[in-house]
Amino acid sequence: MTKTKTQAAARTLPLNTILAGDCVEEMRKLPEGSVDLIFADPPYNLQLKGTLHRPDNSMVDAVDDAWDSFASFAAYDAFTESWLAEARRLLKPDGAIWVIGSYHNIFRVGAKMQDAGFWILNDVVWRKANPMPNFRGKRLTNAHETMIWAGKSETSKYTFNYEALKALNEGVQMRSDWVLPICNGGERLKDANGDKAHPTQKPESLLHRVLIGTSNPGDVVLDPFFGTGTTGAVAKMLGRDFIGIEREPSYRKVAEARIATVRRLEKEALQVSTSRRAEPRVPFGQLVERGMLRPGEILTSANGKAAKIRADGTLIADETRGSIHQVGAALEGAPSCNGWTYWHFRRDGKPVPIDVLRQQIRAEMRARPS
Amino acid sequence: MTKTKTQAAARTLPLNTILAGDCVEEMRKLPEGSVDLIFADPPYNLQLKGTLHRPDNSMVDAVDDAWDSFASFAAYDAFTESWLAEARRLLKPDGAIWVIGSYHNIFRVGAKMQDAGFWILNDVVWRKANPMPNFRGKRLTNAHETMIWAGKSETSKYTFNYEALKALNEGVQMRSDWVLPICNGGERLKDANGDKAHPTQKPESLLHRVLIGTSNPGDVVLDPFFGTGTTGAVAKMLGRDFIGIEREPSYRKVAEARIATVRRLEKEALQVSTSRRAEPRVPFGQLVERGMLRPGEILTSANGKAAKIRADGTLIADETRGSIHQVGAALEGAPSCNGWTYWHFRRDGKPVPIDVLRQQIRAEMRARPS
DNA sequence: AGGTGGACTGAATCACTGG
DNA sequence: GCCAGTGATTCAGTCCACC
Repeated sequence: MTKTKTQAAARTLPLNTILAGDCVEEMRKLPEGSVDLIFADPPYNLQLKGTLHRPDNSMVDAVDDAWDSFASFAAYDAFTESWLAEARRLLKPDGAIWVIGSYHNIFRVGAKMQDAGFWILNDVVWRKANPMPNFRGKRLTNAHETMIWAGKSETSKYTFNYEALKALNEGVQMRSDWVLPICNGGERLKDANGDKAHPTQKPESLLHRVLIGTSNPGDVVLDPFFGTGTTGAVAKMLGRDFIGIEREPSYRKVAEARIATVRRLEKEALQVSTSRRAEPRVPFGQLVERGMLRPGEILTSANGKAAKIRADGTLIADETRGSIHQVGAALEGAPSCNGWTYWHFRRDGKPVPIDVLRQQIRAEMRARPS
Repeated sequence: MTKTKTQAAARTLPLNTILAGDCVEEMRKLPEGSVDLIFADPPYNLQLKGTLHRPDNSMVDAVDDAWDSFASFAAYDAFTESWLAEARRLLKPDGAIWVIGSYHNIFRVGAKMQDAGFWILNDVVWRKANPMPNFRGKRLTNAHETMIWAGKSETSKYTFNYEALKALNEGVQMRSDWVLPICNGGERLKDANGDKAHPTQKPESLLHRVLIGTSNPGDVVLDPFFGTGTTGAVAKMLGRDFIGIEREPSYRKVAEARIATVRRLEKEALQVSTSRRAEPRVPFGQLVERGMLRPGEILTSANGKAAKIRADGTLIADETRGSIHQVGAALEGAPSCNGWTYWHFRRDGKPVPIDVLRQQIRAEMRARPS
């Protein structure tokens, strides 16, 4: 996939619209490698209605006259294979997918995802704060649903906004279990009769976390089982582009109206915390070249090790010489060492991490981008 | 299966012993329809690649045992099919099975269970109170494992002690997500060198809940992947009979010694490990995810400072960005600041502390406790 | 005895760039 | 594609040494 090809594909994408029709057929019309993220909430009733397609687009003759669980599972598997194959084709090489389901279907779907070449990154449990109780007292309260997050392939460089999710979780790493309330109250869409417009409307909080954590503003997000458009509504709010596919006219109608009322957030609200990894690289030698540190100067570590700076930006200590990282690692007998935080220089008689100097340079770069 | 036949089978069962050998071969020797409950903790097929270091450069002790290594998904599937088939043969018609796994294997196992005719009753999430963090910040903390609870068939009249589980849960219906600590401390078995005797020992609290909830005293409980015998230890304590199967002599030895020290409980029952009850932590980000506050909205302080909410639950004001506490502290030039009482949003034209919203969420949590 | 601080650990599919 | 170099990254809990 060349850049040109990708851009050409993007121009032809039906962004921010809801495609009417069967998701497999509609996905087949879209160009390969054009989507950043997919969120899929496939049906999981095993009494399947309508036609199902295998990956080769042949029809599956679903058995519904006699209850035959094997035939029913086979039909569901064929359906799963076919939509997963199209979904994977549409993803960019570094794209990723989320699929949500319950114990009725998620195991079959997860196995098919692995078979299709998706690389599972996490399974995430949506723990419902207010689930429906089990009235008959014959089982446990079914209080969660399972989401699978997977990269297109094992080598995909998927998007993961680690710091943003950490910020959402009070400064502690986000876990694989998410406690969020189900969708009810004013958020729950109603039809003209006042009945719920869709049986399994997902809460916007769930999509908020998914999109903040695993996509960036401007990304293309596809939802092949669009329903009443939670994915589209949250995507629009968060400055992502969406493509929805939905077969039922009544759902499409509700979704259109819903999304029309959503306002895109302004740019500033969309920016999220980023990790240091995304900052530009600054070679240590630049500190020497700029005169912030002088050749011959001594750097020290917190535990009393010392090394001398050489004119080419390498260090020398005892018998060891090399980069700030290499010398630090050697002195500590460690496999690796972040020299930026390990080494200190003296300012006003106190040891200061050399990382402070790197931060100075980065601040200058932000003020006067080269 | 007649009653006479069942009783005859029971007489020949190797109760409360550990069978040495491959689980499929050993199960073949046992009579069909003779077991009430199976708990299975099969290899997860983790597929780990290189070594992993913590940020402090210490090495993570990975599961690299030969028994967890499979050539391919197909090989793992074949293994799964074969042990599931024997397990199902051994179950009484009203018997049930528990299988535990992680995202690496549980989807494949669950699908094979359905294919074999097992009827899934619940999937249960073991939410680890103290999981290992994600050290590289590349994924979510893998903080849970999944258990599948299934009847031998759709018509099985499985055992479910509804009231006992409700009692274990402070009078509220037991849910499908269980918060329990991992097995460490004194419960974690060590070998002669002081190293862990088994890489994946399960906590007794987990088996306690499983056996209390889905078996009765006197039942026969089979564990085909016995390991160091957590199932046997808890079964003995709770007055169930167990059959263990384990291939590794070292694990069998540890398990024998362990179970020998267990005393059957008389009546002083049920010491379930309970997690500490503190006021639940509510991340500020959750107010944003739930739509109680919107990204882009302005928060104000009593003394006229202002900040804007970002989509990841951080604030931005002038040049400062960070958590509600960090930004508050920065604006005040203070070492710390309680953002919950410092920041206000507007409701009916009046400033209201955001802590009010946190109280709302906590009230909901109290009304529907975990 | 009681409290404190540091070391250690747990089923983990855990990086990316430039030459 | 491979290799070498840089440098980013952790939470809850237990245990032990030491005041």
